[in-house]
Amino acid sequence: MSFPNPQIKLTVDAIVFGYNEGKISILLIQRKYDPFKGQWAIPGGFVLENESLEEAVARELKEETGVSINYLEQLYTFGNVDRDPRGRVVSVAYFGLIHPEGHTLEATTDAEKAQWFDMETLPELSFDHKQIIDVAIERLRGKITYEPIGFELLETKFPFSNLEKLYTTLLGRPIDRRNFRKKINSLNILDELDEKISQGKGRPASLFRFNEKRYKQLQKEGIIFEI
Amino acid sequence: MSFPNPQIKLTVDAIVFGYNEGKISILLIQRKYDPFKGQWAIPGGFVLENESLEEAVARELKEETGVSINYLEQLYTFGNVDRDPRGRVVSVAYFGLIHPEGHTLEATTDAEKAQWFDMETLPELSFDHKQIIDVAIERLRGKITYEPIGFELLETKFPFSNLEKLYTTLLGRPIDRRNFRKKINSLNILDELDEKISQGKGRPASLFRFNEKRYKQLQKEGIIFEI
DNA sequence: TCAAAAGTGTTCCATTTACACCCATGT
DNA sequence: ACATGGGTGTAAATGGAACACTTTTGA
Repeated sequence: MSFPNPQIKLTVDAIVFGYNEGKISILLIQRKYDPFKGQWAIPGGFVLENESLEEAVARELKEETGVSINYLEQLYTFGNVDRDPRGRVVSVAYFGLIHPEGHTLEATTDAEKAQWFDMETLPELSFDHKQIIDVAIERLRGKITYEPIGFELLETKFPFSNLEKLYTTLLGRPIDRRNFRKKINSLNILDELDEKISQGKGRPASLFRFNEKRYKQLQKEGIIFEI
Repeated sequence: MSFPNPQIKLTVDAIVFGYNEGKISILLIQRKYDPFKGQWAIPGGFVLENESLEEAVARELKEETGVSINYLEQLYTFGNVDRDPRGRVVSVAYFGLIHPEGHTLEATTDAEKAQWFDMETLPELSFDHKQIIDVAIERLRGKITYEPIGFELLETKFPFSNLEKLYTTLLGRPIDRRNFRKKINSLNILDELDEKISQGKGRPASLFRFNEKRYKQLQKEGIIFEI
């Protein structure tokens, strides 16, 4: 068989989740060019010949939104024949988690604008991006129950109640405060700081910091988190 | 941005696991053409412009080994810049499970030959196929603990002990016969037949059949298997 | 009659769940 | 002083793990 040259193009897309005040949001860009000019889409673009998929997706995300993420996890590859009106385009989707306050969105040359959207009220999306996001949400929901990824969505210092609220939001159900605390404490992945924060009324809360070293050690030992 | 034409090619690869007499095996082909002519490789090939990824992988598998599988699950997409000496080739890997007795391997035009290899003693492999297989094995091991996929690896009728042996093999550790039986029975996914089979010496064993309808129902209800 | 594989229940332990009151602060 | 959110322990129930003997056949 000879080396073929089918007109199949390869893109990467980055589904980036953020969390703020009890809401999960997704980072979208407004398309500057046709097709779907002016519509919202997942940041992403064509893979260059001399870069890996991971490099491509980080580059595109940075170019289109100004956001840098060191770790994006591969989600799924979408390859339906007619998913792009320009021709045959296969897209490798990645997903990542950040806390939006730590990242400023930048107007860029590649996209009209970049903006966070509440997961519950997304605008109409280009291509098959709605489907891609659905897959990403499913994965996020699945993941949070066996990996304490929630921390990537919070600021570096946070009161325990923020973690709890994040989990109730992601799981879509209430969780028992005492049991949740017991479980998290038993993992020793939180360091309690000597700082307190007062959130409006009520007793001030201790601040915690995620102990990444301890977390990586647990991962190595194959210890499984379960909510 | 214009529609680019980078010289990136797209392939699909099929990692197919089989199980026979206490051994997990993987289906490989011997390459007929350069690069890696004469070496063993995972079946796969270039995606055509008018077929989906799933169609492509099923077609390539059929062409190169004679094996038809209706369900192949997407595993991971491998896109390192230098994974193929011919140039930039990105591969979407899929994996599937069959019972080898139900499928005859066919000599084909695309491959020198197709053959099952014991998972423990694989030959030297082309490209980054060793890495791909490692990822597939990891996924298989993970999957078996929360989904009763084992059934796809067995014949349609089988004694309970075969299922048990399969699990001990995949998990790499002994499991308690009574507890295992209790768990499987509690799921009601096995139908006991009015047939018995005598395997050499010893008391003959009842034959079971996997109740696919019941299994799909459980999946829908979100019930999680756990070994 | 012996060797080999199939089949079967109970007890113990660990983990998870359910559940309610006091504490510290702002208004 | 009251409203608001933070913080804590114990008891019951559930599910998982450990464990050994009887049954049926072939040799």
